[in-house]
Amino acid sequence: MNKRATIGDVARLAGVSTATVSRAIHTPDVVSESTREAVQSAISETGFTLNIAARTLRQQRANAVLVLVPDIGNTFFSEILAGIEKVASARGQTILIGDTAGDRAREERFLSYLVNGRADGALLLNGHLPAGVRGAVVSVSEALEPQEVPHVGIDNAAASALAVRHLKAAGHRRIAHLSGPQNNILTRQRIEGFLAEAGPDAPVIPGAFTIASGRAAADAVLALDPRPTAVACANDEMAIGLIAGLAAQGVRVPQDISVIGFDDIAFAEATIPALTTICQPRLAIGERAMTRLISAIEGTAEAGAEILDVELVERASVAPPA
Amino acid sequence: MNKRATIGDVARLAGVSTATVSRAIHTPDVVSESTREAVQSAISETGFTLNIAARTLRQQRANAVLVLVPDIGNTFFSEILAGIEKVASARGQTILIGDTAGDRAREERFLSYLVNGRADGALLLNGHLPAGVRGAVVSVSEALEPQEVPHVGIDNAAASALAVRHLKAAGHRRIAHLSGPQNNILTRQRIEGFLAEAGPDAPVIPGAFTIASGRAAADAVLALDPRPTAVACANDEMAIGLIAGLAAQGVRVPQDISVIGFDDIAFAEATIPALTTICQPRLAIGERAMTRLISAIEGTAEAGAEILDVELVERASVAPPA
DNA sequence: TGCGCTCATGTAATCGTTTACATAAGAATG
DNA sequence: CATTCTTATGTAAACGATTACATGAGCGCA
Repeated sequence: MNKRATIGDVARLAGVSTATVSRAIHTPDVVSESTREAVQSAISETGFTLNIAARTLRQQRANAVLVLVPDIGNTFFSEILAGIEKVASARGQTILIGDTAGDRAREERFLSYLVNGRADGALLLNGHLPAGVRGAVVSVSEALEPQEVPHVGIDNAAASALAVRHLKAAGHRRIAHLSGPQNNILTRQRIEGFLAEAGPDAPVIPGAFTIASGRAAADAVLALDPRPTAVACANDEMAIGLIAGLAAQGVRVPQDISVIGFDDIAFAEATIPALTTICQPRLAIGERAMTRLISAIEGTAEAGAEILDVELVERASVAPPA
Repeated sequence: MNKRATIGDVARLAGVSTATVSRAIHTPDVVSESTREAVQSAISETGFTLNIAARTLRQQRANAVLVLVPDIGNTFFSEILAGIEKVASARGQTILIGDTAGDRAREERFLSYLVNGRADGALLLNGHLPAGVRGAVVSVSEALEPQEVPHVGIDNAAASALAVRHLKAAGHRRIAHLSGPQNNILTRQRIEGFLAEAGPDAPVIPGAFTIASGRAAADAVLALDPRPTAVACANDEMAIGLIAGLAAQGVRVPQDISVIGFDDIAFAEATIPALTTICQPRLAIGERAMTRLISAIEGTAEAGAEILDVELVERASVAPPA
């Protein structure tokens, strides 16, 4: 197994210098047609591929970005990732996915990519930015609280209020909110939007964005007095868990209680009943975020938040109250 | 914003050579205690971090591996990934996740990491290896067909047969199989195991491993004559889709038809009814796969397949026939 | 004392690119 | 014909680490 071909091998075969080979590859228009062809055939003959480490070292630029997600198995994030990848590959960027799994140590480990030169910038979907991170950064979906960092996402409060308005339009008056984990910015924003539309005294049940927490919340919902006729959940996983939990107690959705979700994950249309929910433009969010990150890396960044529109998708989990 | 500190800056500050700094970092026991401390404090004073590109270039080793998955949003893969990451971080390896999304061009693009030096080896979860891939490779979950490549996974035929045996034990005699996409090795192996246990003439309905294909298969199931009393699905997504599709036609699971899944994804316990299914040891699969890949990279590989045990998890989607 | 050994450290080559600068050959201009 | 301007290419210095080899100090032993 002979070693990998280097740019020097190509140069020798084509009878030119390594500089010319490099130019033939990256700026083909500055070399003459004949040498360009000679280099091309030498490349294919040797099977040459650029050594990325060497390029990165020389250019002081990795052409790679870190994408930090809290849970990669969550389809919500993977669809944003698809948008990110789309523009990344179009712009010659590699993406390095880091799944923090809610672990600060892992988060730090991935963020070290920024300083050790593995990545030129980072897309943060985890709602958290440790102090002292230098370099190009864009927060996605979950805004960073104190920091002034470019952001791409939706208006969570407005979307949450939209869900409540939908329930009110169906005739509901006693509406509860199943919220996310405390200290999470999405949780706070969605609670805020809920209370604004449902009234400041409407009940808020704590959850954790998980199926299990939704299931567990069934008891809390049924214990409410007066019992709500509808529940607006801060994400779909909890809505699905809640429906299962209610069913286990013989409470039917939507006949006895209506449920609305948030996010429109893939399973939302496959549950029984199919879940009415708020759909975020995930692909577009990913695309815009990556586009802005590249600008930030190239120093042409515009600061500020970019807010995209959501859509309410009606399925079968909401009905008029009994 | 001053530039990043290099090993030379550290050396100057500590009053030693760059070689000594490198040794103090990687082989601390060969430098004297005093210089080790001097280097340490110089490192923290300068905030020095190793430039990965430089190390990779010099060592001709990236200390990174590519993980090729067909769909990263599928929790089945993300849990295997967790196992992979666990041993990767313990062994100082970085993992680069590539989501092929079933696209051969993307697959090629990611596999080029092996030749351009970005990765030292690859874990293939996508069941496909283009010709001419050189280097350390381990196939995971989906065995590669013609190639002789180290493999870690389960015995799909045996697991499929296990599902059928469970249905038979519940009293079912007319059992159908909802299979995956054609030309997929998992599909073939699971069909094989199904037929071995259900009989060579038992009906096999084509699917595509997606929720939508499961839902669509409801018609085909109900059109079967005689109508089956149970359906063994080749994965959970299709099982969940099928249950939804049957419900839409007023057919109840498990009262009218029993359904069993395969994989035990997170949503399997949250569906109504909760899904009885086959659970693969995903974490262990990921751990073993990464361990073997590191061996392969270091040249101490043992070839051959490594088969782990599955477990049947009983929930509520299987009942005796009416 | 002189020899050889160990231990800690330094010197400098090396990995494979990119790119500033130099150069040489024509072409265009006066 | 001398001069300047293009155009295509070559030369060689980076980039920041690792590591084979050299060196020199200190020690033990005959």
